[in-house]
Amino acid sequence: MGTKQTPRALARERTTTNIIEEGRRQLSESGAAGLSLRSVARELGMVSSAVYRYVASRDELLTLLIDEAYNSLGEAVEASVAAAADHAPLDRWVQAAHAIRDWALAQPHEYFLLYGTPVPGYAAPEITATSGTRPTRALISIVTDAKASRQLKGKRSTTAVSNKLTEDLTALRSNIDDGDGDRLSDDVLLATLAGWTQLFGLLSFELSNQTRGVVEQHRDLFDASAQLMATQIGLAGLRS
Amino acid sequence: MGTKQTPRALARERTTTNIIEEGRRQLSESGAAGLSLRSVARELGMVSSAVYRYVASRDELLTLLIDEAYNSLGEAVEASVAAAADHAPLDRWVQAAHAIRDWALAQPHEYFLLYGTPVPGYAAPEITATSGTRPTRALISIVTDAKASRQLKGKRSTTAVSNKLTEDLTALRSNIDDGDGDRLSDDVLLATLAGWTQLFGLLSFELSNQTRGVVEQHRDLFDASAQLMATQIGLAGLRS
DNA sequence: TGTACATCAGTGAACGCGCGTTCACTGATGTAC
DNA sequence: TGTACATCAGTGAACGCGCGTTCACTGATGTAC
Repeated sequence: MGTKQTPRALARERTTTNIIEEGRRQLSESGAAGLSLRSVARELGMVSSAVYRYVASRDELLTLLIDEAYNSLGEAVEASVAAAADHAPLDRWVQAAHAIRDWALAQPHEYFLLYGTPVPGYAAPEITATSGTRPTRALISIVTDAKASRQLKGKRSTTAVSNKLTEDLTALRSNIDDGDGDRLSDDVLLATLAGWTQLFGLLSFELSNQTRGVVEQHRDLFDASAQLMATQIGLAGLRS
Repeated sequence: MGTKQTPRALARERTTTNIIEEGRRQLSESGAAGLSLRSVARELGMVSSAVYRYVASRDELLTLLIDEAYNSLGEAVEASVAAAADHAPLDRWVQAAHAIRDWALAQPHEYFLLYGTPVPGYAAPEITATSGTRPTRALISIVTDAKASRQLKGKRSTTAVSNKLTEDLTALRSNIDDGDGDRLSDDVLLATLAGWTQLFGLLSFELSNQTRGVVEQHRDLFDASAQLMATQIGLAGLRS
């Protein structure tokens, strides 16, 4: 594709892009609730029914935007992880955390579209299952990389893991592309999950102003808690 | 109030209660987006304009519901903390975490009203500032209690805390009612904040199905990560 | 290169829906003398 | 205890808004011979 595009096909591609762009613009401004096909059409100077030549329904547009947002965040995290490839694992984790935070601060509505209240009556289709795991996979790769390069400190187990949970962790482990087959222990996996959820938990609090009156220096707090969680995982770092 | 209530005043109280109850019912069913004064009126068999005798606007009703939800959750956590008063601090923490989770599972829409995507165009007024901190204060009291009863293990500091963040932590410390004036260290405060945000982060993921395909045993994972975070804070426990 | 037909983008009107909020009103309840 | 006036709950109609989606249509672009 690209060379023998007929004018009509070209126009179609352009319009489709415009619709998605405008949708993203409205999303950034007023959130998922404020997104409507009618207003997208209005802004593009076309009549509302015309949009239906490009998009089957409002939900489909939402799906496209969700997918795009996941990929955008995923790319940002992957880029951070790659750029810090020669840093200590702990630093890579902290930097990746900041990449996520920076992305979220730049487009809070997109963040909440992905990690906030589920949109009522909307069930994310399977398409988003792939892009949806990108940010998380990038985070986890830091841990597997650390393990592979022997920069993952062993931790004495402090928490009791139930049998059933062990099964979950085993399944999770087999989902992780861990290169050498040098697999992560239950403890490390658990700490990684905790670090992952802590990161998004704090970020959601910051963005929804839950920490109002409690914390002013969100960046510093974010940094410190990312370090804490990375240490808990066992990631080696120059800082510690 | 109570004894010489005139019939009219009584009726007014009843109707006000009904409106709030019906609002809560609709909230539980379809979320904040699905809450409308018109449908509340409809369900109560009155005309839509009549509701305005009791509630100034949709936003005011929302505020009432938010306040009620915070108090409901706050009471649940306080009750759990009180009921486990003679348990080890670590167990108290884990139980409080489960109290929060149980509450959230029972009324996910209320949970998201409090901790999900901010309602567009709605700014929570100051009233909710008090009730809004109840759940968190209850959690923190576990840590201060542990400190007071010398069941808080000292931890060697592993994370660098910036000067500015130290100021925040100092301010936070002075907001905490710590009985004996036996104050928490920066490290403990930081770990507590991490534990707090981890808890809500994981819970949000579970409720919005972000962990679909990754985890099945949410209760067990929640339990294990609460233990992990409690240990990180330094809470003593029989389990560890 | 030219014509005949098929495809497709975009139009404009309409359906049916629900919302928040205001306003002049009726009729019942409460209060002061 | 009884009457006169004030308060207040609830009515019904209306304003003005925006939404998703469908449908018969026009006119331009593309394709096959």
